[in-house]
Amino acid sequence: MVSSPTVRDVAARAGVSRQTVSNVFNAPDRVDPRTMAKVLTAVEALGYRPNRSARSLKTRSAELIGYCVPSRPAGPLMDTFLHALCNAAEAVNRHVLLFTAGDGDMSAYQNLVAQQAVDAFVLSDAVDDDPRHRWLTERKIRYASFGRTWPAHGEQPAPWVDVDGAAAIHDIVTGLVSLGHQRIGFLGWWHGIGAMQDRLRGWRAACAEHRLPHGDPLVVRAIADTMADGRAAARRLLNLADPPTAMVAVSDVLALGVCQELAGRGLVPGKDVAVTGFDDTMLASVVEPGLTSVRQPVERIAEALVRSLVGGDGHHDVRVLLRGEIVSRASAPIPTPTARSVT
Amino acid sequence: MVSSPTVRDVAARAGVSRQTVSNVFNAPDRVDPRTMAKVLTAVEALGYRPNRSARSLKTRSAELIGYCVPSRPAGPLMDTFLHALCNAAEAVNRHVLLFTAGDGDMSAYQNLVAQQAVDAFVLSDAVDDDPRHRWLTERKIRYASFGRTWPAHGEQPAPWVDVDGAAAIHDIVTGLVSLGHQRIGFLGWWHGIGAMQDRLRGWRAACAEHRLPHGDPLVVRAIADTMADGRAAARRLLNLADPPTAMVAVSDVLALGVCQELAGRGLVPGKDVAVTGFDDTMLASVVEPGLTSVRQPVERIAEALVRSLVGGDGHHDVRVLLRGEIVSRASAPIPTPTARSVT
DNA sequence: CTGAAAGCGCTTACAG
DNA sequence: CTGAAAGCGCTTACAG
Repeated sequence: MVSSPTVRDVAARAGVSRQTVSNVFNAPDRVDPRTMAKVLTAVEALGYRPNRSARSLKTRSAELIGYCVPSRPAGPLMDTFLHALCNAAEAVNRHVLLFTAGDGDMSAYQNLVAQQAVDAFVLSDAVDDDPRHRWLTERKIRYASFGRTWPAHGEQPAPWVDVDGAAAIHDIVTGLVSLGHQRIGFLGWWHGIGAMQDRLRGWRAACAEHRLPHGDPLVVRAIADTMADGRAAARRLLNLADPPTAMVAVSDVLALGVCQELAGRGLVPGKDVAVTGFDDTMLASVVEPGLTSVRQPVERIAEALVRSLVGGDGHHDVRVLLRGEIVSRASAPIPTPTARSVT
Repeated sequence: MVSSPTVRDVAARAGVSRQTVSNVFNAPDRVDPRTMAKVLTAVEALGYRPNRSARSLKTRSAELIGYCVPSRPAGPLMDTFLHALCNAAEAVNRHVLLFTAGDGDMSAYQNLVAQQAVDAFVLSDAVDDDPRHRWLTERKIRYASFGRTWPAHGEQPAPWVDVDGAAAIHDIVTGLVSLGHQRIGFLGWWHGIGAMQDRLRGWRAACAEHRLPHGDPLVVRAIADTMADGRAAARRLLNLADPPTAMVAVSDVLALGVCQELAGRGLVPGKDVAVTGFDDTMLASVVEPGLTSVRQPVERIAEALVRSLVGGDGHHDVRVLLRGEIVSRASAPIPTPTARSVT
């Protein structure tokens, strides 16, 4: 790695001032096309790119977005989300700076801000009443969250981008109804995290709309997000006097537990009992029969997040609710909107 | 976000020169303890941290390590690897800069280097004769690779850190032998990527050592890394005149396919036929019975990678081969080294 | 051990 | 449209 060329070198080679070289990059409209061409030639020949540190120092902008990589189990779509986030950032000439933080410890955020190492943060895996949101909001630090935080009371701090879980589950139920199901169970978690409540609301609303039963017996809850707990929950549903013919689970793992319990009883998912999951993780596609699930539009989420961060001003209370996409597989061959309109 | 304090502010408040403030951070041994205390008090009071851009500009070091997030399916351990990488980087006061790149397109790397936005790169998911390694080596750009690239001919470009797949599979086979197995099959992939060959070598060597059969009929290959292909491969093995009683798969997904085929035949993994996977992905722990697999020591890998990058000099041809850890579950209850020594 | 000074490479009003 | 000049905040030989 030999020392890189600087504006000075480019200017000398192109026979212009350093200011002009800078203009080529930062105010191209202000420079004569012929001069532009000369400079660009020199830039190419030298492989010149403005030094980031110098640029950042002057413009007071790191052009970096901080993202704290979750330590725990890590949402299954983290890798695809990260990829999308990078892409979105690069589209507006930013990059993503990764860091770690102890649970509830904001000192890493604080340091990054004090060092001016990042311009803003992207959050994910929001929990109810998320302390990170409060902390950042109080200090007027720029951020955007993938996922709402559901506060015990008061307003949801913005900006956030989220998937409409209620709508997605509503669509799932409607799809199941179109397949002839009249009794649909719901498998949730015990811990009342907002996203779960949201999905449960969707199930209730849709069942009510279709005049299907949606009372307590049809709602079962798992303690942990494991196959074993999903299986136990499914067992309770199947042991009802009048068991449901379809089960909507709040996660793919839970749904897989359901499939397991069905297999144990000699029942086939998608034939005897319909099953759906959520998040369209690898699990959903790798298993047989494939699991119908809800895919989060990660690319659009990432774009919306980044957009809310780079718009020089204003948009500090963006609230974007995107629709999840139903990925229909054999466990519940729901007609997709496209397929439906074709038919 | 009000304007942050600078060395100037700290110096004024502590009643010292700016040089001294800088020394507190960069050459603490050179400053009188009493002065130190004064400065530190001012630093705390102001929440001062040296501006990264200014520091980088001066020291000519971005203190950032670039990592290109893979676009394709993404190794299942990417999220845990990223977390470990961040941790390791932060331990030596670095951060990870994430970016994307089109397949085989090195322009993103080139730009980052030209901008001096990163000091080095970490690579992962090395393929045979990896063009990235060649590209970086030719330009003398600092990097370290998680995973060897297996060149068609010539030396393996260093530095790399990898898990000894041959040894891990060797251990697995030995464990299976200790469980009484005398006929052990191997499920690989068709595409001869180096890591697979490596594991196959381990199987061959171990079988030979234990005087077990290790001829071609016991080796079957999947076209893709899917459950369906794993299942098909298992079928071929089970249909042999003298079928194996244990099957060593080169991935968890393939192993799960084996389990499926067994279930289809009314056989129970771990009871009737032993099954092992590789990588200890979520699949291995979520399934029932749990899948015995090989866990890569991600933390140690990340540490070794980062260490090879920050050592101011020298270590440009680090080659670190770490041992994978066998995670024993019901599909093949292999005694672990610890358990063995306890017994 | 401390201080005054130079300079890293860039951008940006400000004159011409 | 172009050029000379200042300055972003830091670090680092260099004197004292």
